[in-house]
Amino acid sequence: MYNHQAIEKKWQQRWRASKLYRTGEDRQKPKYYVLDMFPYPSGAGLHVGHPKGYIATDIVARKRLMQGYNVLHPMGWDAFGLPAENYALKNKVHPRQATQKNIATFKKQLELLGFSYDWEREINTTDPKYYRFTQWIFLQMWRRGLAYESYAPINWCPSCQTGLANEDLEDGHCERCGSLVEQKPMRQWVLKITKYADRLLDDLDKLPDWEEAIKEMQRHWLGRSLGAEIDFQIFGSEEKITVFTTRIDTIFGCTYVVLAPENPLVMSLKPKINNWLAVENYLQEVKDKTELQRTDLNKEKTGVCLEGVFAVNPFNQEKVLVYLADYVLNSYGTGAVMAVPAHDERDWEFAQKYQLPIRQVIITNNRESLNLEQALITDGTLRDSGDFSGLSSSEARIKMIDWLQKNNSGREKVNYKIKDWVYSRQRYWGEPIPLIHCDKCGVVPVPEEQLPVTLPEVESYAPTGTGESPLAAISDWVNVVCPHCGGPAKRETNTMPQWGGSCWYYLRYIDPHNQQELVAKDLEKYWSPVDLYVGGAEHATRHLIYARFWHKFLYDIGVVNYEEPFIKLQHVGLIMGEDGRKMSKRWGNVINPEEMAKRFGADALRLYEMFMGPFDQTVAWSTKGLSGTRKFLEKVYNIVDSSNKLPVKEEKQILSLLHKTIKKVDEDIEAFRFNTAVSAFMILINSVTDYCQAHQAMPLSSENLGKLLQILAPFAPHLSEELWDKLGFTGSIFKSKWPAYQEELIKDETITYIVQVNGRLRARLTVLAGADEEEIVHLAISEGAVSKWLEGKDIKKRIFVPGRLINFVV
RNA sequence: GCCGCGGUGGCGGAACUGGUAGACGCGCUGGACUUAAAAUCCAGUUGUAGAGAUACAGUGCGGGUUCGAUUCCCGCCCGCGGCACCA
Repeated sequence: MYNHQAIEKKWQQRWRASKLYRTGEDRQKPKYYVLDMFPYPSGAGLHVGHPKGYIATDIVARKRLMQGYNVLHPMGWDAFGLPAENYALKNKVHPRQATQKNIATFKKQLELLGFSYDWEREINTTDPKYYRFTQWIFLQMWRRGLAYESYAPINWCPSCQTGLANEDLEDGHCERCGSLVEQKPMRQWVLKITKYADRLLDDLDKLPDWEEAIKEMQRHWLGRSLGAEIDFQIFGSEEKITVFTTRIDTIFGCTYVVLAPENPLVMSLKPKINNWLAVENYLQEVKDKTELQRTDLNKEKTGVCLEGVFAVNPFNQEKVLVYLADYVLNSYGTGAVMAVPAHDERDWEFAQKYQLPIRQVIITNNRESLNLEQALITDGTLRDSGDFSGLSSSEARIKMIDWLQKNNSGREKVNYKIKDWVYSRQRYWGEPIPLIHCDKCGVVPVPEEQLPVTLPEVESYAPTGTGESPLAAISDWVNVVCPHCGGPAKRETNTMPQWGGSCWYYLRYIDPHNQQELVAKDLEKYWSPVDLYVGGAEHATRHLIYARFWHKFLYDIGVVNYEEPFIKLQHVGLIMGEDGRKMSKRWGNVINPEEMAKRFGADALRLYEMFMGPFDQTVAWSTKGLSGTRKFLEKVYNIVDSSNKLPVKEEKQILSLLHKTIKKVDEDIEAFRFNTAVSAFMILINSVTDYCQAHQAMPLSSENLGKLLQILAPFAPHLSEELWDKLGFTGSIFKSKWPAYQEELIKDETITYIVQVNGRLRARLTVLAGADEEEIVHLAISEGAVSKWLEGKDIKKRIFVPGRLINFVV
């Protein structure tokens, strides 16, 4: 009887006692670093979707172990941040206690599934020994001018009562709590990620083992646009409006210029504006709109003309109207655009509404003239563009930028969609920012030897809502002496965001107990970079951009030896509830892995999650499906269990199938095709079972059964270990050497040919592997099922694909 | 709207570089065992016609290339994910 509970408990204890999964340290051996995205230990515990990625990495880790690598396969907790704090607030416990409790639950659940983590390297981002170095990295950034204070308006979540980065928004709502986000000006610490935008983009090409989809998402998020800034003088004034455009080739079609309502130029132009009342009204109107209303694409564009103000196009000295309109964003480019309605959809729409002139300056083969229905936005040939007429768009862009630079009225310019990273939060549960404000000396860093700046234990940690962190109220923590002048000074009271600690945690696993530095150089050199990183696609534009940014910075200051942190990235597909909806308390469709492991066994659960479908695809859960892999494991158990009761009669076909399976499973693991690997196991086991029943004999020797267990071991470690022991092998199966298949055993003696007539299957022909074409054709034609289709017809052509098929065209 | 991914039985899915469509699992149907049920085992399971051999149709839709297309090309439809007035 396959008693999974007893077996799993027994082997988990033995593995722990023998420290089987302690990371190898013999640096003569090749290394393999396989990493999961570490979880937030949330109060709800794990659902069955969480471990899916962990199972895959565990399979790879165990295989590498058997292949003789030193394997680094660690786990830890990303425990700072809003979810943990909100949970704690709701349940009226201190976040530290809530976090500790949740970690204990998560860890227990993970251990039940029998992962091969080296728990001696467990890390926790909320541990002062850990965040000491998060703070240290921040200070290095500050020293190099990459962290700066900003007072610009930022995203503010009224419910979480903190500022947020752009990456923390979903559709204009707080990603955490779903509240509508407002814009609020406030003091913030900001990281200059834009300085790394080019490298973050260009180095994506150095990552062939990242999925293209994720690289594309990052490219879009970074959003590099090459173009030009063009200065339009204000007529009769020293002021100028600088616009950014990627389509300088259309500049002769510019019929007006538009400023974003928030553009500070509006105020300085006030004396020249004849219709100030109308302008002021418009500004108010815009202010009253929510961010969502403003960015609603379906709404009609609105704007107001700045009467009396004219901008001069430097190319033709033409005076054009200046408008204010909220379809122009102040946060991108220069907050001003040149409007070319003939060649831009948005300008077209606006010009239609306000009856502004539309002037075509680009022609294409199929569009000699505008059809007055829509803008012509493709490249083409310039016309009515002065000296530039007749050039192609791409030539014109180069020559026009040259002209601008020579005439001192503009410059080449690259813009990015990504914004600098708003890095401070007005919340309690985060790493304190290790800076001090001194009236005399300004911002002073906490001396490195005084790190960490620990989070004070407090009674009240609820957000204040004033834009100040709750830490601001703790006067004996806040008030310090200035490390520089010794005078009175105050600590920075904002904390770091959720994503801070996760930017470098993969480095800490390499050297988790080092108190001198975040990672020792020689260890970093040996283990870094991460060979395989598995996690959810939702991190494509958040964590994975932030971490690459920090890593490049650490590379620049000599902490790491390679420019990219993760060599291969694989995303895991979600597991939905049985009803096809996302698993959530709300729908009552959450499946608990602990319960499933208890009922069916951790091994069956592991196997099922790999078998459900393609690894990167979203699939709905099915407990019945899980019972299928459970039945499969019972068959494996029964075969090995009965192997000493049946005589061994080695069967060549089954031996061959075993070796084919070894090959397939090996290849499938490397390609993350676990579903077909599991199916290959089932095929093999089915045929062994059938043989046993039919012949009352075991077709595989103990040695070969051992091979079967070895390739199954990464998937079903407990059962494999148990049966390995039962078969009389000594030592852990994970200390054994990963089996190799034998080429001569996987070659088939006979080949089944497909015989087609006019491409339609008419017969199958089984011939010896060595048979030549003539022989096969002869056999095929004499086959009744084939000859009846050939009768009375001429064979015009014969297609012969060796080893596969023969096709007669009649 | 743009970018990416996908659409195959009742369901999850398989099919290598164009070459047996539906592997494997679930479910369902029938049978064996059982007083009965569960479990287990055996047989069947894309549709239509046929007792059957077999024939025809069939991988979202419409065309095309090819001896041969789930696979390649063109034009659509639908679903999922990402971005979204980014000039």
